[in-house]
Amino acid sequence: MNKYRSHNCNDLRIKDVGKKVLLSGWINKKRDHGNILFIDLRDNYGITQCIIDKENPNFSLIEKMQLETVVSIDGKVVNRSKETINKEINTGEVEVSIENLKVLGKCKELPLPVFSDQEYAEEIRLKYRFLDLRRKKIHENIILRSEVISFIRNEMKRKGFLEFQTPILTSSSPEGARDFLVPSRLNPGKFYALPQAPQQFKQLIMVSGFDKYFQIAPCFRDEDARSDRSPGEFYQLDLEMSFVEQEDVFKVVEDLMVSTFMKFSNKKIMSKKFPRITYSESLLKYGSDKPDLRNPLLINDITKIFLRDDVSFEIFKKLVKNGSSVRCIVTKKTHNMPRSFFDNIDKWAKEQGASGLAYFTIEKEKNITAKGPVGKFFSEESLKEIMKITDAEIGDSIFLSCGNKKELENITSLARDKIARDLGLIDEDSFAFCWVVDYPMFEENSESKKIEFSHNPFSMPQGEIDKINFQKPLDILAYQYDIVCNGIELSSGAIRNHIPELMYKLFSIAGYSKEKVDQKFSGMINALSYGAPPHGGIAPGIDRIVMLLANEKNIREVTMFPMNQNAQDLMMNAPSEVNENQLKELGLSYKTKK
RNA sequence: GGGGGUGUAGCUCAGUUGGUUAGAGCGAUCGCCUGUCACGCGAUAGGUCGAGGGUUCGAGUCCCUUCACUCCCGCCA
Repeated sequence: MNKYRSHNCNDLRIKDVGKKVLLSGWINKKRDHGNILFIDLRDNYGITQCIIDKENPNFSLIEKMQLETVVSIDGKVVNRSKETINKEINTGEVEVSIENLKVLGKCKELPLPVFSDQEYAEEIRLKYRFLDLRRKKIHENIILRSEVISFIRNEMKRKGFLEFQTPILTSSSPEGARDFLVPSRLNPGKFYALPQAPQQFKQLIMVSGFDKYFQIAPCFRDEDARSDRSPGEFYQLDLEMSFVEQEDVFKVVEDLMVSTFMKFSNKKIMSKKFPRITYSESLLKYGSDKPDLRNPLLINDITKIFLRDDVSFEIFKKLVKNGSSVRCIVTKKTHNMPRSFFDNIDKWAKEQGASGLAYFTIEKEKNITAKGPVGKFFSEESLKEIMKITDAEIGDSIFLSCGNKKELENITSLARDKIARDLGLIDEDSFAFCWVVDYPMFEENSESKKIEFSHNPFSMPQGEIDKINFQKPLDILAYQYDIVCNGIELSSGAIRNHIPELMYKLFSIAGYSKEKVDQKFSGMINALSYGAPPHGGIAPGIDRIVMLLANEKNIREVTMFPMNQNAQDLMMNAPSEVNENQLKELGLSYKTKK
């Protein structure tokens, strides 16, 4: 027998009564009755109650023992009387009567309690992550993460994908996020970059003829953190396929997402065939390219109403004349909502930096009228027109905002979420996936007015190659797509551009000369010149998938050893200073800030 | 880089209009307790009120500066 345990802390049942057993684990909780003492012994698998009475010479030793001490306990399994059965734990019908106990790992006074559902300051949790990870909820989250990754890996293999590793030390690329750089000792003055994603490698794998590739790939981007974005590093299910069109990629990923989410969550999936929404439609109807489709509210453009002579909402009319637009959100059957509901939303909008949200409610006695502060500005005919555009009905309310396109997208997107939450319209018990498709190839930088790649420079533009109008680059769409679930961007992908001439052409529009492309993307462009298959792929974010499945709002809750917002690891003290010799070997010196 | 929130005992928090000796629960220590499972009861210890400066007879509380954590904007092909 193993010297530490014959069973784990989740094993023992009624059938084991009478057996001599050996258990090892942490003291989760003690309940000391003076002459009798209960210990909840915990390991990865569960909890077993152990009991000792004063007759036992170990009694006073155990009485003094710190919680979270690691012990091994040997004793006899006994059944519990009916009144004392604990249905909360799997082993609750039995307990272990302690005969002997050995301390395997002492524990100092705890900086944070392990046995507690309380929330703790992030700082202390991260510093003592090994204690934090013993706590039930996060321990289960991390196990879930492991199971999700195993499941995905198996599914991918089953679908005929090959798993490969790609380099961690690679070259810096000019596009995209800020790189993490690693100085090269053997090549002084030169740097590696950690990969932001294995983008070029996975395309090279396709060129190498492997047909279908995947990897649970670490990705490194030196950008500021958000609640759903770890600073530094995160993981993607990186995948790429040869001889495919967009729909082929969709099929693989839809299957995978549906099976994964069905296996690991009881929430319902709104539509197992994910709706396809074009980028431009998404910005109009949802104000965002990551729409939360659980939210039934839609945005409509009603700018033309303000060109009518029978509408006298002069502030908006003037703005519209100067090029602004008006967009609105309809809420159904809200005519009986209290005034405070509307005013709160208006007030909230002002806090968001908008000039507020005007509103009115459509009513009908003899005629159709609009009630509310700005209702008087609308004629019956104009209201009918609004109802036609927006599908609003009598008893519905309309919130409107006026501004330029960007401002409107911003405020209506936020308002759509805010109003739906106030009205309780979001079904928290569901996953609503969709594909956002037809991204533009290029966009104009709002400051420099330069044309830039809007997403991935390696994406294939849509349309017959010889018919693409390169004179109007902003009109070129790409085979570029995102998966969104509940308003969270899970991944983006594309059918790639495997034609070098076309690649040069597109890069030249974004201001890259042929020489620059050859220099910066030499591996890629060279490879594409030696018989490259048409290919495409996608890279769903593992951390965010697990976050959705674990019903967590913060990515650190599904990350074993996360860094804090300033990209520091408080447990390992990273980043840290290095000694002079290390710098010297690398040929580096640094200037202290100010 | 910018904006918001938070910072009081080991942990989670309360602390009124600026007013006597800064409190509670958990944890720790000591004692009592034979069926608990958030066991119960009693006692004790534990505080640079994030730091620095200012206003004031008097500051945890007001003002300024600064630091840490966090959320958001920018950023994230």
